[in-house]
Amino acid sequence: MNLTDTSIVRSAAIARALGHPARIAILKILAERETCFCGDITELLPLAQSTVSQHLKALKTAGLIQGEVGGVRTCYCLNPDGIKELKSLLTNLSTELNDTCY
Amino acid sequence: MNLTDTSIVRSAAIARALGHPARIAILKILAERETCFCGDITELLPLAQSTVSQHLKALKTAGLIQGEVGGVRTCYCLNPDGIKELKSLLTNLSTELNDTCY
DNA sequence: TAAATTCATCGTAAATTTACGATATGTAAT
DNA sequence: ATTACATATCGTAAATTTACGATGAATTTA
Repeated sequence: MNLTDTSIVRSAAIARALGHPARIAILKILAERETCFCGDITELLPLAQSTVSQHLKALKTAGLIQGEVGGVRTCYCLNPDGIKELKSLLTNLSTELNDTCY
Repeated sequence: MNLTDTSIVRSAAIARALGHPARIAILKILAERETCFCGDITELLPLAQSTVSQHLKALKTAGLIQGEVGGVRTCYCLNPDGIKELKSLLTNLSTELNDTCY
């Protein structure tokens, strides 16, 4: 099996982006809130601002969120395309993983 | 938000287990095959036996697969409970992530 | 008993992740 | 212009991940 296969690599990248409690929390926060400044998120998490910024970068790199600079602040929100990809990926994987174990 | 929340931590752990191409490949292999010895998997992947064993351990620790020793070999298969958890946790997450971005 | 087989674990090196404080950057307000 | 503010990035240390070869443990086979 080819481990550089696009769909496998992409799936792993998305899964890895979800692979930290802080990043899952950030996604949930962004899903609940309309306003989504970096500072808002930092207030809600027990992490330093720089650490939150790092996690935001990871989520952005994975294509799961967007960040739009507006004045002094940056407004973050979910990236619809990325979330769609996440969903289809998970459902595809889910259907592939039929239990063959007895 | 509490980053030690059980469901968040568990979701992250499952996602992290999926967060490497080799481990996704292994899950796919296990889903396709009935026989699932470690050696079979090693033959299908461009990785050393010890590396495959490590990935198997990670998947087992995450509760996504089972390993049953039978003689000299160990037969691996998906863990139905873990796969169910994967599906419910990650699909729950999916449905939570409604796009609020315009 | 001895040799071969299968898999797990050890030891280890390189790379990556995670966290923080400090600092740089860019915008808004004074 | 200066100050204040929000965020990104830098520098860094500790921990973790990933990969491999070598070795150990356990079970067959000869």
